[in-house]
Amino acid sequence: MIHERMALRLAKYLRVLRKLKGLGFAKVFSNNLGDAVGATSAVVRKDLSVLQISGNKRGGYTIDVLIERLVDVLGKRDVENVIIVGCGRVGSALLNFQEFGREGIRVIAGFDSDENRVQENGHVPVYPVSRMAGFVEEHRIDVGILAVPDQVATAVFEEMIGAGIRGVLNFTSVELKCTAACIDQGCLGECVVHNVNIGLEIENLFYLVRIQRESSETLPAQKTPGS
Amino acid sequence: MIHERMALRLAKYLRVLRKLKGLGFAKVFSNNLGDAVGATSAVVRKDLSVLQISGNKRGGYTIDVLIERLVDVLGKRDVENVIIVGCGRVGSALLNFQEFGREGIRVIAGFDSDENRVQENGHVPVYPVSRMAGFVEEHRIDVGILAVPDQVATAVFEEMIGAGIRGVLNFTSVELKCTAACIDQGCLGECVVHNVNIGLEIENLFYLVRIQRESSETLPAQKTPGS
DNA sequence: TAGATTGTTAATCGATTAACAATC
DNA sequence: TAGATTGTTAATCGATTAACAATC
Repeated sequence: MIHERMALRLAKYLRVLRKLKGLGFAKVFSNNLGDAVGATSAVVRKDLSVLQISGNKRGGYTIDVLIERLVDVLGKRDVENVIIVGCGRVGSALLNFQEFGREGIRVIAGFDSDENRVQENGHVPVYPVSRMAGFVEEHRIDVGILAVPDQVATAVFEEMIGAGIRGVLNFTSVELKCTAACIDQGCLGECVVHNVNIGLEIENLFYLVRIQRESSETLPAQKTPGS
Repeated sequence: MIHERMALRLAKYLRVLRKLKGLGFAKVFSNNLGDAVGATSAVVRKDLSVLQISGNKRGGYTIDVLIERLVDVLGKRDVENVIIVGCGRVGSALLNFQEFGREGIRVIAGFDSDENRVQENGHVPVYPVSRMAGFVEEHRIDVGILAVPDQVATAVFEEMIGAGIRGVLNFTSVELKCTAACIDQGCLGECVVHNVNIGLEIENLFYLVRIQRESSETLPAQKTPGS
């Protein structure tokens, strides 16, 4: 019923709605909400109708009602704990990522195999990676960020899944999936991996800019007459 | 003909193929390539046939042929220059991002409004943001990374577009698009913005893990009989 | 030959868009 | 009332998947 792209939009709606509420607004139109998240008003209305939220034909939607329902549907907790595995440049930047706090995400620990990076008394403690599995089990961590070198990505990933993590944000450029090793350890393939690959995004932007340039050279200066 | 998701896959193929070549391989099957990028073999063959690359019915595809054609199709340069606008935590982490170098991406400058962050003699120089437009024009920069605070995101974005940038990797949580201000400055709406929102990705992972947990509780322990 | 792999076409699936009726 | 907005259905669009013929 709720597919993945839709779930992403719902999370965006929730963020915007909380801001609007903070500014004192009480009502919102599908129009506004769409603009704020980069969707059309039709998509917004469709999404909301799937959630069985209805608005007023003239007055739009009540922000409080939307927020309440979205929190419920998304199962949003007040605080969501994550760990970071691999505290090199990328990992340690994320350790101190301000935005997380604002969105209710708390990094409760980092892990690294290099003892020079271990720092158990920091604002966010960094432990030896050998203690990761125990920590995950003890604190029942569901989601982790993987930011280790590519060479060890698969091994560390399997360790995370083995310890009970079921959602991984993957900053390596290795394609991860639940293998036999994971399944042996009790994960029946039901884990989620999302990839963040900034280099790839940049390459893709160069490509898209290039083809856009080329196509606008071919059919030049199209202006709608009369607008 | 080449849609966006496909273009992303093509860039992934290229990366994998270069690695394989580096390891001494000469041939590859659609099967292998698919595994390495998280796609099915059918998708790989479809993609390659769109590019009019053909393989041998039994022996797979020739890596050199694939690389050459992909470099051509993607218009991949040896070095692609980008700038980073906003050198706070996120921006400065990216200033030193190792992976960029490996993929032929070079950060040639950073810009910031805080003079404490300006550092014109660094490994990668950081200039006052007031010099950004001139720099972009002079060096004909096509792609930039936007990592400023949300409050100024739209204004800085418009400045980037005005200066001639046509592809933006957006690390703010503001929805950016070419507005009248951009179009006035010569961009006919033909700019590309990609968003990277790590907080949103994490939230989404929590949601996906939760619904997967719930659904596996409802229909318990499904094992294919006989496997 | 038998087996494996490519390559293409048609079928399916899923999401967005368009259109418009309902109604505040 | 007129105008604006919601809400739903059908049409469209686009990508993936399935199936299978071709052939090395």
